[in-house]
Amino acid sequence: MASDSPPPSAAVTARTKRSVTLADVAEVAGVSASTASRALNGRGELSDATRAAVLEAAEALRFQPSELARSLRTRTSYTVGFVVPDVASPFYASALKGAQQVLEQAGYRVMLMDSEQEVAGEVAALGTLLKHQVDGLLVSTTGLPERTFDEVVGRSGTPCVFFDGILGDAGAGSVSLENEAGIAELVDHLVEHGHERIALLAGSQTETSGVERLTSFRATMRRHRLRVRDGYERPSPWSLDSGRLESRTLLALTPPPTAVVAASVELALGCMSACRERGVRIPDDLALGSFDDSYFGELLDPPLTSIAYDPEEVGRAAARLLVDAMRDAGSDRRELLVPVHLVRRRSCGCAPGATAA
Amino acid sequence: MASDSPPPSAAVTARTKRSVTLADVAEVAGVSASTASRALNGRGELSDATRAAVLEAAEALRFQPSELARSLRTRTSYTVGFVVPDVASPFYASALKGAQQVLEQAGYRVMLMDSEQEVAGEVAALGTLLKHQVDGLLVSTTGLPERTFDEVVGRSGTPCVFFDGILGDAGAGSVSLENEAGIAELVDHLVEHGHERIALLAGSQTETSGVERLTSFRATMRRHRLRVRDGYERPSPWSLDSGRLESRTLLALTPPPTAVVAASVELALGCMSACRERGVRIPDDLALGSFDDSYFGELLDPPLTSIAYDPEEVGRAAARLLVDAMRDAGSDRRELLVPVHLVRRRSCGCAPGATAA
DNA sequence: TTGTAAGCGTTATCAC
DNA sequence: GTGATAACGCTTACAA
Repeated sequence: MASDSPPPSAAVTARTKRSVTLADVAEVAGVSASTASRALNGRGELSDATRAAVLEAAEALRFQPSELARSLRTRTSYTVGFVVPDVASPFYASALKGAQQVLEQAGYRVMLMDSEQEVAGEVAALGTLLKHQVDGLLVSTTGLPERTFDEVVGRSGTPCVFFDGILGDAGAGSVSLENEAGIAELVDHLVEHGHERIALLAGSQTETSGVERLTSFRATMRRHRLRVRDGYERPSPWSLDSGRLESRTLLALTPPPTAVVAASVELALGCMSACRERGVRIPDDLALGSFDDSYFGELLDPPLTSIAYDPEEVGRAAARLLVDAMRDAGSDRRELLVPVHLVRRRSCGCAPGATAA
Repeated sequence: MASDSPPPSAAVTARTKRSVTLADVAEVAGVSASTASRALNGRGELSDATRAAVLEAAEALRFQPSELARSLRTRTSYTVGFVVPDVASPFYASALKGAQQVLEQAGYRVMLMDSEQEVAGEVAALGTLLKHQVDGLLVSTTGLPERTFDEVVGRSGTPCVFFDGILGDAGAGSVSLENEAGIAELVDHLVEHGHERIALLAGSQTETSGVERLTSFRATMRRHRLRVRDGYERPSPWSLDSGRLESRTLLALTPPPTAVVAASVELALGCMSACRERGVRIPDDLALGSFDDSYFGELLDPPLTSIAYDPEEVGRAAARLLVDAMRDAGSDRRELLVPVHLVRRRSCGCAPGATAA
């Protein structure tokens, strides 16, 4: 046998499965449970002596208060639920990180649920979260009907902040990207390059972000007095595969577009892939601009012109709104917009190195 | 003034949104709380009549049992803690998704913590999770010392499965990628292309994945009777920026390497970026191969040869191990390896279209 | 300043 | 079969 195995801890002898409770601390400190509680939480007035005794006992026993019991008693779990269509997607993962940061700081824990892009999944997720008595909800919805939302979480009174996938004016607030502005910038820029036959890979129309981007596309084209030709608007899921599929269709149109705006980076990559298959050169044969910038945008072939923003800020902003709402139920509803900006690279037709306006 | 303005929240609104409790259900059904509990949980024998009555009452009242109370009483929270260095990283986000899937299926919820790549963060996260009485832990560590781990979670007896960032033989099991095999394949392939001066962007050496990749690099070079020149091994953080930095150094060496193996895709992108700055052509002047495949690997300039695998499977496998451990504390420790394979593209020097062995 | 007692909403162990 | 009753571990009036 190992000669120097760790000494069977003399202090904590019994490998007590049962964790040490407040009562244990109280007993060791020679006070009542309530006093111990007060000492630990800094509530009420106690003599310095007893406070010290309790703290010492707690330390010695390595006391960890049960958040479960505490939550049950105080009716606050310091936990918030986070619901997204797909955690593995870079955007949601980043938003999650941002949210988690500010929530952590504010003393909240996050319980995560993935709706798998289905309304049923969302409903289930919200139900579960509510049963766990979360103090608040951060959700990006994939087309949850408003009355369903009201039915499921509305009556619970749990504050809910939406982000990216918004639900009308429901909940305690919302955070979106500047979808309109972003698409407008993209279209404007392609028009500057002289394009008139511009198409849109529109993304999912069950999500507000997709809807807003499509709407803005139409409005901006109209503003330029450009007509959107038949089949030039391609709604689809947000995936690279759909982007490729829709782009093939676009390229087969007569006349084909001379420029494409992709409502997301996945869609843009799909378009690039389709062009490669068909031998269509970007930007010479087809100009391309995309919503969502990525850290590899510069290294693509060609480098991708896109709308950049800070995805973590979306999560942070939403979390801040939620924390406010949880602390003060009366705080009024706020709608925030996270700013975006155009990053010019080669795919739109800009010359290499052209990054200034 | 608005006639139905929200009631002025008196500091903390007293109008308790008290949810319906088991007692309420019992009362409506005309039975005792214990009977109601049994009916709802399908435990014990009851008459069909009462069971129906309880179910109906619960339905009518839209009763949602408090998981908090249930957990407190049963000493099981059906919650597992998930700790990673960086949720926003594609790999961890995917692993999270995979884990979440199987945990959800098994009836568990996941509470998420981001250690921000710091040991202190990890310790804090584990502590918090334990206070919340999680039933299990899924963690990817950034160099947590084993004795710290034992101190923090060891004595709690909470089962813990490590993945990607492993901790010796601690915990109830572990899941890693085939790091050795992956790097070996990469080196073998570059050697096939005739390279001898091969360098490694080694990644972080505080994580087991980084360490294993470096070790395998050395072993494989030795197997080929190739020597690793001074300065050809570049440990660094896992970021694109570090990749660029280290690659600049590599390119400035005399003689410079003719091929680079990157231990992660971020590192590879950094290398591509550095090459672009310097006018070094890939693969003509420098061949490049990378651990981690990405969905955009094909669209890079040039397309990136890399080691592919299913990141979600890492999470799924780890979750399965954990579920087993939570159900059966006696189950013995298992170490799993998730398979990887080489995807040949242009960056290593393979001809366009060459994907077969 | 400190202790007693009453819960928070469940489930488990008894009796009946 | 079903119902009291006692926990689970904590907080908080209310007493003392």
